[in-house]
Amino acid sequence: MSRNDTDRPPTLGDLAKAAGVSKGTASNVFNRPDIVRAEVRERVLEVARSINYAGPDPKGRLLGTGRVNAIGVATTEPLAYFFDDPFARILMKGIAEACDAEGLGVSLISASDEADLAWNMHSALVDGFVLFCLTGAQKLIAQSRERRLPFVALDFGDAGDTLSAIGIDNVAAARRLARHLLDLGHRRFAVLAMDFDNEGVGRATMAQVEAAIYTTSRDRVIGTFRELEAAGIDTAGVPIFETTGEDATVGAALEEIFAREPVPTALVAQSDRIALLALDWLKARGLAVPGDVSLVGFDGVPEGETSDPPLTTMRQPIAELGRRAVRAIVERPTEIRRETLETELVVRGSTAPPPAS
Amino acid sequence: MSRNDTDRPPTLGDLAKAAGVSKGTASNVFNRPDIVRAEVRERVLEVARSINYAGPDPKGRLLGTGRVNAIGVATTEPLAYFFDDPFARILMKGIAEACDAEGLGVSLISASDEADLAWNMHSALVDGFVLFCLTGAQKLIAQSRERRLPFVALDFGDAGDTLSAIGIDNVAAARRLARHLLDLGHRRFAVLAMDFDNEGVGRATMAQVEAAIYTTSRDRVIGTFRELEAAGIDTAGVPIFETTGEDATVGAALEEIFAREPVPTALVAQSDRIALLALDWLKARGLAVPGDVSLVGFDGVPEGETSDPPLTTMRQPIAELGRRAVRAIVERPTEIRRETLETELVVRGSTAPPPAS
DNA sequence: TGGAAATCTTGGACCGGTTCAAGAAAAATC
DNA sequence: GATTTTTCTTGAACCGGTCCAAGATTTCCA
Repeated sequence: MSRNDTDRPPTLGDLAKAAGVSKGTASNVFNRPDIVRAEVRERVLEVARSINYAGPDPKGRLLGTGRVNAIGVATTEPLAYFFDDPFARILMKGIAEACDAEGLGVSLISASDEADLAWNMHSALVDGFVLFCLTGAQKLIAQSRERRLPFVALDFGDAGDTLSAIGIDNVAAARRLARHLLDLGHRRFAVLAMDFDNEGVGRATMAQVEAAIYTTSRDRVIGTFRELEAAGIDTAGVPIFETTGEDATVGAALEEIFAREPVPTALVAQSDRIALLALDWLKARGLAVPGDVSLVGFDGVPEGETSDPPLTTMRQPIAELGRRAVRAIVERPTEIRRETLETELVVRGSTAPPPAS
Repeated sequence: MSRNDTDRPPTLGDLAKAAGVSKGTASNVFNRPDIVRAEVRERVLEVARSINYAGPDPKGRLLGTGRVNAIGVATTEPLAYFFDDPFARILMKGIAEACDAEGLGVSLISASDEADLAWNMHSALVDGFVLFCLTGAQKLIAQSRERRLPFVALDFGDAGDTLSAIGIDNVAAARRLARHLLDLGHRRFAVLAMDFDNEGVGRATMAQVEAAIYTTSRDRVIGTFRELEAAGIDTAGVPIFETTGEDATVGAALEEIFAREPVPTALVAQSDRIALLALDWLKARGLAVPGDVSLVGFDGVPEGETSDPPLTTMRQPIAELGRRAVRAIVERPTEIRRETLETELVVRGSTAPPPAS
C-alpha cells in the first residue's frame, strides 16, 4: 500500500531510488552533468525516461536557491493596460528586452483594489519589482517595502532618496516645451493635464495641483507655469484641466476651454495620448492645427508621428527607462540609485506661430 | 554565534519562536486568523511587527500548496511581440482580463532559441500554459507535455485530439472570405500568406503549403482555394506569397505580383497586419483600393477599422479566445477540450466589384 | 605496488512555509 | 464539580529540490 500506486508525478527522490543513486547525484545529473560519471549519468537519464520523470520541478529548486528568475512589473491599472496604452507598451518592450537578455521572465502584477494589490504583491513569485508608478505610487511603494525585495520606481515622486527611481526631469522638460511655444509667439495657453489625484476631473486650481499625489502631472504643470511666468505671463489666467486620458474627459475639458473668450492659441497636453484625443476634437470642431491652435504633447509615442499633423512633443527614452529599471534590479539589487534620463524636444507639425488675428 | 546576527530576514520560524508559539499557530495567524484566539493573534502580530517580519514568503507556501497562482503565456516570438503585434495585444487583453477575474498573475515566457525555450518553460513558475501558437507550435507543445502542467493551444494544428485547443475554423473562414470576393465578381486573385515554415519567404507552391508546419496559414490557403475551385477558378494560376508580416516581405511580394500580367483584382491577405501593409504599398503605388484592387484581411483588429479605406476582414473573437484559454486551464485542468469559436465576415470599404476594364 | 591526488558519490541539513491528527485548554452542560 | 463539547494550539511530517562536507572510489605517479 505504498503511495506509489497513486499517479503522483515522480520526484527527484523517486528517480534516485529507482536508479539506485542518491538524491544529490540525481540532482547533479540535471544541473551539473559534467561532475557525474558518464556511465552513471546515462543510467539515471535512462531511468528518468522510463519512469517518466520530467526533470527537476522549479518549485522545489526555488526554495533552495531563493531565485525565481523573474521580475514583476506592478501597477495599479488593470492588467489590460499593459497592452493598451502606447506609453505602457513601449515601456514594457524595454523591460521585456532587458529581461530576455538576462534570461528572466516577466510577471505582470496589478490590482486596482488595495487589498488585492497587497495580496498580489505579497504572493508574486519574483526577484524584484519594477513599479510602474503612473498612479498609486504610494501603495506600490509601501507594498514593495513590506515585501523586502529590490524594487525600482519609474518616477521620482516625493519619497526623497529612500528608494531607487529612474525617470526624467519633468519640470525641466515641461519648461522646454513651454519655451518652444513662447518662442513661436504664443501668449494664451491652456493645459490639458493628467490625473492629479483620484478625486475627479475638470478645471483644477493651482492648490489642487500642488497637493497632487501624482507628481508627474504636478511637475509638468509646475514646469510649464514656471516658464510662462519667466516670460511675464500671468498664469492665474491659464486654465488647467484634469483629464483621465479618456476621450470623454478630454472632450469635456476642451468644450469648456473653447467656450470662453479669449480662447487659447496654444494647448499644452501632458501626454501624447491626451494630445491625440485633443487633435481629434479640434479637427471635428473645425479648428485647424496648427493654423488656429498649436498643440504639444509629451512622451514621444509612435502614434504621434503618424497623426495629421504629426505632434510636436517631448520625447522620453521610454524603452530605455524600462531597460534600466531591469538592470538596476538585476545588477545592484541592494543599492539605492537614482537615474535621470534626458528628454528631447521633437518639433513636428502641430505647432506654429499663433494666427495673426 | 547563532545565525541571528546575520541580517537574514526573519522567517515564520523566527517569529514563532519570538512570540512563543508554534510555527503552525504563527502560520494560522496569517492564513486563517479566525481560528486563532484574538489574544494570541494580536501578540503574534505585535511581535511580527517588532522583529520586522514581512509575512509568509510565497516561496515557502508554494512548495506546500503546489499552487503558484499564475499562468504562463508561451510563445516563440521575442517577448516584445506581446506588446507590439495588434493580434497579440488583444489576445493578451483577453487573457489578462480572465486572469484578473480569477486572481491569477500572468507570466510571459518566450525564447526563440530552442534550448532557451526549453529551459524557460521548465523553470517557469506557473500553474499552466497558454500556448500562443503563432509559430513553433510543436516546440511549445513538446515542452508543455514534458512539464506535465495543464496547457491549452490557441490553434488546432495537426495534433489530433491529444491536447486541449481553442481556435477557429480557418478553412471555413477563408472560404467565406473568398466567397465574398467571388460574389463581387472577382476572378483574378493573389494570396499574401503568413509563414508556412521557417524556411524563407516569397512565392510558395501548393506543395510547400501542404507541408507547412504552421497550420493556420496552411488552412487559410486551403479554404481560399477550395472556394475558388468551387467557383471554377483554376487555382494553379493564383500566386501565393509567403510573408513574415513585415514591411519588406509584403512589399517584395507585391512587387512580384504586380510585375506580371494579368494583375489580380483581389488580394487575399491572411492577416490584417499584412493587409494594412499591402494597403500602404498599393496607395504609394497609386493603385486605388477598392477601385483598382480589392483587399481583404483576417482577424478584425481595430487598426483595420480606421484605415483608409477601412478593411474588409474576417473577425475572430480574439479576446474571447484568450479568456476561454484561461478558463480552460483553471476550470478543468486535466480534461482535454476543444472549442471552435465563430468568426464573422466584416464588410468594410476595401472591397468592391472589380474594375470594368 | 603503495600512497597521494583527483574524481565521484553519499547522506543529511536546509530552504520557508502548510497541514493535520492529536493533545491541551477553555467553555458549556448537567 | 465532573463531564462533555468546543475551541485552540502543538509538533511533526511533508512539499521537491539544492548544497556541501565527508567518505568512497578511481586514477596517477614514484
